[in-house]
Amino acid sequence: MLDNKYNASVSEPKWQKFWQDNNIYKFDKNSNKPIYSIDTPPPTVNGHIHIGHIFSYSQAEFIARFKRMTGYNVFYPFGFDDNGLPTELYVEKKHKVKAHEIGREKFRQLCYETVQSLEEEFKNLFITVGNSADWDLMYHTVSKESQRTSQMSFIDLYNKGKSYCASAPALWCTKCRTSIAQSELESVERDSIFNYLKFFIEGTNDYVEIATTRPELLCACDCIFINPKDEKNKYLLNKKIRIPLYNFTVPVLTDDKVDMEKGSGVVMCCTFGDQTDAQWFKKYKLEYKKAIDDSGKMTEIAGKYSGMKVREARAQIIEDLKANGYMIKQENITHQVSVHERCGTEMEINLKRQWFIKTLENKDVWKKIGDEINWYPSFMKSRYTDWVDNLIMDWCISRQKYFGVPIPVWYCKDCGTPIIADAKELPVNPLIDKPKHACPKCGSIHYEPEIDILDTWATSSITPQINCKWNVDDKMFNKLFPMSLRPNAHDIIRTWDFYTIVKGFYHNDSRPWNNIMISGFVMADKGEKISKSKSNAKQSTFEFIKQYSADVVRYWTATGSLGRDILISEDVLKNGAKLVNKLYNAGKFIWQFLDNYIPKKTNLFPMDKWIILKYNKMFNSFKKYFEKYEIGLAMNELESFFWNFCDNYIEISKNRLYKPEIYGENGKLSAQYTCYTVFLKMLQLFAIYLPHITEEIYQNTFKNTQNEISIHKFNIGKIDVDFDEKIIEKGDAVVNIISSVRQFKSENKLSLKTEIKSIEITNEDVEFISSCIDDIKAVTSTQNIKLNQGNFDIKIGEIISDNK
RNA sequence: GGGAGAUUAGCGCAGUUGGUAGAGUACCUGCCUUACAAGCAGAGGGUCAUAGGUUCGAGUCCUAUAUCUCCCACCA
Repeated sequence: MLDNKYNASVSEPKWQKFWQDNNIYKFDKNSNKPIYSIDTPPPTVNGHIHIGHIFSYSQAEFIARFKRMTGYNVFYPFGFDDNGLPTELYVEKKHKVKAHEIGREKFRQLCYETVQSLEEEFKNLFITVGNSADWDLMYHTVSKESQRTSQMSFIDLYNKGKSYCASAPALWCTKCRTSIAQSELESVERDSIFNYLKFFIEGTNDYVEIATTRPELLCACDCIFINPKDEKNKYLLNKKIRIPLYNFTVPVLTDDKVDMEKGSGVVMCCTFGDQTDAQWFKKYKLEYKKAIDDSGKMTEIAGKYSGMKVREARAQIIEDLKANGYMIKQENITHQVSVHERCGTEMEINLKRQWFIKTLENKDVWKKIGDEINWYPSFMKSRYTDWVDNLIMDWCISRQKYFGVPIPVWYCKDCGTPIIADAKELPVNPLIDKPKHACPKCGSIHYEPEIDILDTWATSSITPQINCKWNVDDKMFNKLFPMSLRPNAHDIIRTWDFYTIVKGFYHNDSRPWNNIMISGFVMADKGEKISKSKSNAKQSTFEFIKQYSADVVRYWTATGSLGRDILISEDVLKNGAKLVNKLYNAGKFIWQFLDNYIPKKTNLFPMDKWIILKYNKMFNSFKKYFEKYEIGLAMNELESFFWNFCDNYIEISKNRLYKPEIYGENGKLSAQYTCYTVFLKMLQLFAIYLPHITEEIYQNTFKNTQNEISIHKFNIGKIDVDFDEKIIEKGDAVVNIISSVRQFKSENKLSLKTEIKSIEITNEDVEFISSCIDDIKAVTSTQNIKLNQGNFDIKIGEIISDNK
């Protein structure tokens, strides 16, 4: 029996422990069932889990439960992305230290410790919301195993010629002091000044006007570009241009990329002002003039500005340009600039030895694989293809940081050739370990270690390989790869999804997953994304759970449409609370009549057949929506069925349950069978969304007459029937009659239990109405019903009693 | 500038292949009905953003336009 009141704060932890203790969600290695595998996003360990995570993760979690309950052996690992820059930045902030100041080893140790306590907190929170991951399959991107696989990936790419080491222009963050990848950039609008400067033509008093927002880079100017079709400025070719204030001269070159309409149609090329400069640098093999050092200060070539920060130098040089008559005019503009997404620092370009993975040369392949994968919702695919189309740089994977997977490489001291670690000795730390062989090129045994580490995405992009045991357990790998589902929010399509596709192709010549499911964001308010930096999450997830229970929070996460952003809504949370309450009450009610009931088939009354068929119909659309990953729409179907079950079916059948002496023992048996069967089936569907309340009900009621240890062990499905679907329509007509009587009573301000002496019903199907005439009489409190054949009409007669 | 999504009741949303606009919530009116007042019944409320087009028929398909959101590019 069920207690009078449901107490979520007691029940939820109880069942969470029960599921753990009984391995309810465990992946079965030896099962013959089809496998459904989920490539769970490892949350970045750089702060606290907020409601946005819970939203996104729940969406995938519903799929895991649905698949588990439709006969799949679900492989659902959980992991943490605990290496790399985001974690370093978090640790620096939390402990108020700077990595380069306290030293590599001390800092790494601090990172390890910080990450461990945070992960414990993360894990507990996910357990608290009833996440059904198999916690035995836990992974960490900084673990020995992950490091090994990540370094193996690096070596495999090197051996296949898909990665290279080069001194090539790479994006550089002067605050984080590391290279970054194109995907780590973000555009923000910044105010700036367009400076129109005089560049004198050597040997004349004539000048050409060139506009720039970055006058501090004059010292790094290599040349001037004009468009080859530019008739107006053609005269500049073969002339030398003198650089203002610096007095050196540069040549004039032509390139198609120059926009004749922009500014004066003449551009200066510096190393490096922007990505176009970097492209020209490579294309025309220009000289590298390093004007900005790694920490964002001007170098000695800047002359008097040397040692100044970029912005400081810019302000100063503008003054000097004005004072020396070079400034023609200035324009205030706002423009989009690329900044590092982690810290907001304006991106620079730097030339250093870096490792790259080739992404530009296979754009067609990336798109083809994108086409092979089912995208849910489908429109999110364009985010991916747009990104691939717009790629302009290979993926730079080396980072000048500390806490992460070391690049398994040494360099020959004599000839500079990379000495790659052997696959057998992984994981290695080149700072500690020694190479097992001499330089492959010159045979020298003198080496120096690589001190850089790998981009965190270089490791998280192989979560399928890590989890499926690539090069560890071939049998397992072949069973699990490609994985069934990649779920993530839309912000990491260009990073995590794209890079995983790249790795899957290079390593395994395959797409990494068959389906991808993209969730939206939780907005604090319309148009405002929840973020840690703004700390605009109105309440923490923990507080929501405390106030409403985990089931209710889960309910809210299920109300969103796939791929669409959602607002935190107290209204929706309240709805969820009502639903949980109603479920419990409905369970309590029907179990008054099922206590000693042993389920057995019986001759069913017409309206009992009706609700069973309604259930089956609902189940069809429920399943259809789930197969399209539309969990919210599936829940709508279920929820409205449930309210209909309570408000109409229970009302119709309750008299038979209460009074078998009047309505017959068969009427009671039929209602018992129907309540038992439909409620149990419905409970199983609700278990996907509301795992705790459904378990609570199941354990205290159905468990005695069912074999499964938990509600979550059932296979969901339809109810077997041998009767005609037309009963749905006929039963709906009966509900319609009941509604008419309710309407009459409501309009006349009567209580619903007001007795009516007689009703005259005209209906096309007299036979069906007549077969459930007792139910209609009981639910409408009517003594006599007269039936006529014809178009629907209802006449309500004299009222017998009014309770007022 | 390129691309994607959205626009339906006061609000947040659903509307499958074109066939008379839907539930929830809020508001209003009632009802303590042998589960549930966190409940039940009922009522009102919408030129489906705008303008064209296709069609016997358009919320749905096509073409523009407007507004909002997001992604990407634009630093000369």
